[in-house]
Amino acid sequence: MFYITTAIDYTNGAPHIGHAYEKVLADVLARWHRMCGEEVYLLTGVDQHGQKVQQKAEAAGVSPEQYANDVMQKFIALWERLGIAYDGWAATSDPRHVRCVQQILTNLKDRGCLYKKAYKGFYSVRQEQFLTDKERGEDGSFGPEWGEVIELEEENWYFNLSAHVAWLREYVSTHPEVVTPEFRRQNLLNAIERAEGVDLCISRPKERLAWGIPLPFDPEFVTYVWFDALVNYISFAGYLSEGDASLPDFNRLWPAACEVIGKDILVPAHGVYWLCMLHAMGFADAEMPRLLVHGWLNIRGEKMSKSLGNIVDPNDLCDVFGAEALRYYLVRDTKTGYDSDYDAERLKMIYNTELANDLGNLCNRSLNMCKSYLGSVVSRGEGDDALSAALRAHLSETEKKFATCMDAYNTADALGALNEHVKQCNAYIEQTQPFRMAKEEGKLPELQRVLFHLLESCAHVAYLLGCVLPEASARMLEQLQVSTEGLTPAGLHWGLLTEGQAVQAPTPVFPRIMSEEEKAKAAERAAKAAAKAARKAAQQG
RNA sequence: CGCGGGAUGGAGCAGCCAGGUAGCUCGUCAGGCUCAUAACCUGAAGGCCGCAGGUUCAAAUCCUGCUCCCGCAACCA
Repeated sequence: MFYITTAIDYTNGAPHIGHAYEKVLADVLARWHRMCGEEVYLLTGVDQHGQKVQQKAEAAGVSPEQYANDVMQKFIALWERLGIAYDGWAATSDPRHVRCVQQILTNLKDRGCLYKKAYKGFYSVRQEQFLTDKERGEDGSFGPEWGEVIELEEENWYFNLSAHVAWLREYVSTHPEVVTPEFRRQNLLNAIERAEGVDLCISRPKERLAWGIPLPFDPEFVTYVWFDALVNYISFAGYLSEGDASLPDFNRLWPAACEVIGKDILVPAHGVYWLCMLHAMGFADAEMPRLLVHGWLNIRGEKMSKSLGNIVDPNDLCDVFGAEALRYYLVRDTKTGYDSDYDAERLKMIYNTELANDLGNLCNRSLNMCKSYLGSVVSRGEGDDALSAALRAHLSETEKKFATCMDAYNTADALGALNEHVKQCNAYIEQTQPFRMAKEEGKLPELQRVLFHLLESCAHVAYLLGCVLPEASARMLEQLQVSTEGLTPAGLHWGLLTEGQAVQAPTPVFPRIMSEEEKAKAAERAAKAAAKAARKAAQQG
């Protein structure tokens, strides 16, 4: 079982390209493991509770439920559009989740992991939060942005986080697999050193925050973020569900093979709080989830932020380039774990070169030659030659590399390997020149062999590409008339196409995207080439 | 001394861990091809690998120091 989760998105605003990246990455990995024949469960969802949602709802004049659900629909619509094939939907206002959270809190309280304590400090009435020394200005006072600041004493419930930190340090130090990539684990180890001696506030008084899960043992309080949001990974996996048929069997899913999160919520939320929470609940070391930490998408070198007004809406990109082009770009141009730079020009460039010019054109020209020269009937032909043997060997290496990279979450290099093979195929056409064979006598077996190599390569590439571009992959395989049902990457073999089978006439799967300006430039170049050809012909004639 | 990431031909990146002719994509220029989505193939130009030292027969790569960008530390994937 490959249980993979994503962070659940906070429903206080519309999804942006960063949200999209994380879900696409998780979906691609999930599809890859499904292809490999593993049972996969992909969980994603939304975090609905909390003060921001409550405030936004008040401002909009609707209930928090209403507001959170409205925003949730935007996420659902986007995932639908991007082809995110999730198996479970984690919405934190779901009664099944609420019940699980309350059961966990009850258990922890019974085990003495929770306690109530008064905290006294400076409180901003306007911002509804306690202020620390960090909020103080140069002169030591709180700035006007905080409005009225009063001294307030407030009781809250705390989780004895500090009791688990020693275990956490030991666990993370001795289990390198807990966080990928490795340098993020180093971040976490650093953070753990600083985390000592502080417990975690897990509640808010109801008068301050009503939109949350009430503490079962103290109804004047609601759960504050951690024991609500983080618990989704187990509540929706069926933890403590006592046979609720609408939820999965927890024992089969847990522990999560891969929890995909952003670098900002590794420390302290997932790396410290979440692991310690699980430890407190009684989960053993072998039952800890593994975290895959991705970086951020910056926008042309700048951080994406509302204040800069450079937020990119994935829907706009789908409108212009299509959902699959966006999917390809996101996992092709991002080195998993690191930040990357979003640039619409690069999206277009990668789409046009790798998908339209290289792969799309390869399929198209191969199918077209098959149609024109062989009546769209595929045959292996006879004999063999060095170039063909080399192409087969290259394909075999490509498939191995693709699998190795995907297993290591390295989507960029996996796709790079496929593209490399496509380039090999295009070079193979130049070297073998099937279009010339078609005009010569007695070259039929050779021609068949070459076209078979090309179409077979297309089929293999299209199949593997299915985890990133499910629709385009299906369309290519349809044109090739190849069924991949029951096939796994490990079971890939030469001969997806069968002797004597027919293929369809080609239809471009990845139409080139060009602006008027680019079309004009290309026309100019074509005219230049034509003029040169004419000049040459004149010289010869 | 807060933590971390980065600085490589016009642009974006890989290489660094396990030193040894500096690689990829895009762009530019030239040539070739004509099956194809004004696509494809080949070749060329273009870099003192941020700066300064050190180790070494040999440093983009290891060590030391420095400069400059960026992110986190302050709910934003």
